[in-house]
Amino acid sequence: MIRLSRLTDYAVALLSHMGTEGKDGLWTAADLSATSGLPMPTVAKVLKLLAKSGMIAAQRGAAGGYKLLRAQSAISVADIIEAMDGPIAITDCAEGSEHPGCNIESICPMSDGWNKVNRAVRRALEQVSLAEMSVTPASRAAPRASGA
Amino acid sequence: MIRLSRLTDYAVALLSHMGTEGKDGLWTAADLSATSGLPMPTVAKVLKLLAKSGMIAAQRGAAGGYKLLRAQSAISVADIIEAMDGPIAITDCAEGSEHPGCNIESICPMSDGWNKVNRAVRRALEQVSLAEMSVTPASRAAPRASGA
DNA sequence: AATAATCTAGACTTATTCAGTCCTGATTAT
DNA sequence: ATAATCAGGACTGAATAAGTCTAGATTATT
Repeated sequence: MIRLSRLTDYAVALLSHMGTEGKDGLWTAADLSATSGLPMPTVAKVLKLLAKSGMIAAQRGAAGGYKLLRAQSAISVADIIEAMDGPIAITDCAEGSEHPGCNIESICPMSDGWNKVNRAVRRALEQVSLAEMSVTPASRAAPRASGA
Repeated sequence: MIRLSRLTDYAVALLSHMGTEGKDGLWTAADLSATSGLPMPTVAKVLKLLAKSGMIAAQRGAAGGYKLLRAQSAISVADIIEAMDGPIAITDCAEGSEHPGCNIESICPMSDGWNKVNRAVRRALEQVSLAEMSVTPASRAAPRASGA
């Protein structure tokens, strides 16, 4: 079942926390580990990837930390997934791939079709922002319009 | 990277073959193994799952086989994925799940957000039909409008 | 200048998941 | 009765991801 990596899940949680501005907007890996409850090494890994992709800025040295570079509404789920797991591709046989596992002649002709699917999924993912995913304590406590 | 299982890939290929009507519309697992080049046990596994989900009908006994129940245009990629891998859910923390791996308090509140994503992806997948993915030899040889 | 705190980079180990295979049983045409 | 075919499920091995750890680079503070 088409599933995204747990790292991506963590990334969303962490980025969400960073948006709360509790620390002047500057968070160390240790801060976020404590706040999120995730183990420190894991948090560090996620943060590194996020920084590498330019979504957050890293300040080295003592009194350093990470800070959000864009507004939560300007970060899409697709951005986060790509930062964590690389390009969004549902199949090996996708554009920009060497499709190394594709040794079955009769399947390869499908790739055009799968690219269509890949793009549809990507578009769906681009249209959900981090802001939409971050549920603030206030909104969570409030009554909801409909189930789920 | 959000990826679908290889079984699903096979399923699309197999269903595509079954649409060619070469065998009166009735195909044995052996037939399809030969036609597709996929190993027999694997083909059998895929076919079983497809039959279970009601997408194809199974005829038991000698001179039995499988046949397509719906038109290719009436089968969506979402249908096939669900038949192969179960419900389309990007994360563990999705509706209809026991979210067993979710032991981190601070992440669980995200589930509403992920469900939003799940639905977006599902909708995207529902809008691509098997017919659109099945590239006939003729259309493949024909010049294409634009790249990819 | 020395120290401590913090990020950077990458290797490594372990756990989880998936692909693929096989076996046994049920059904049905000849 | 026999042979062909699907049904169901267990099992093994390989691929992938998660998570951890160690060593190195950078920077504020003393």
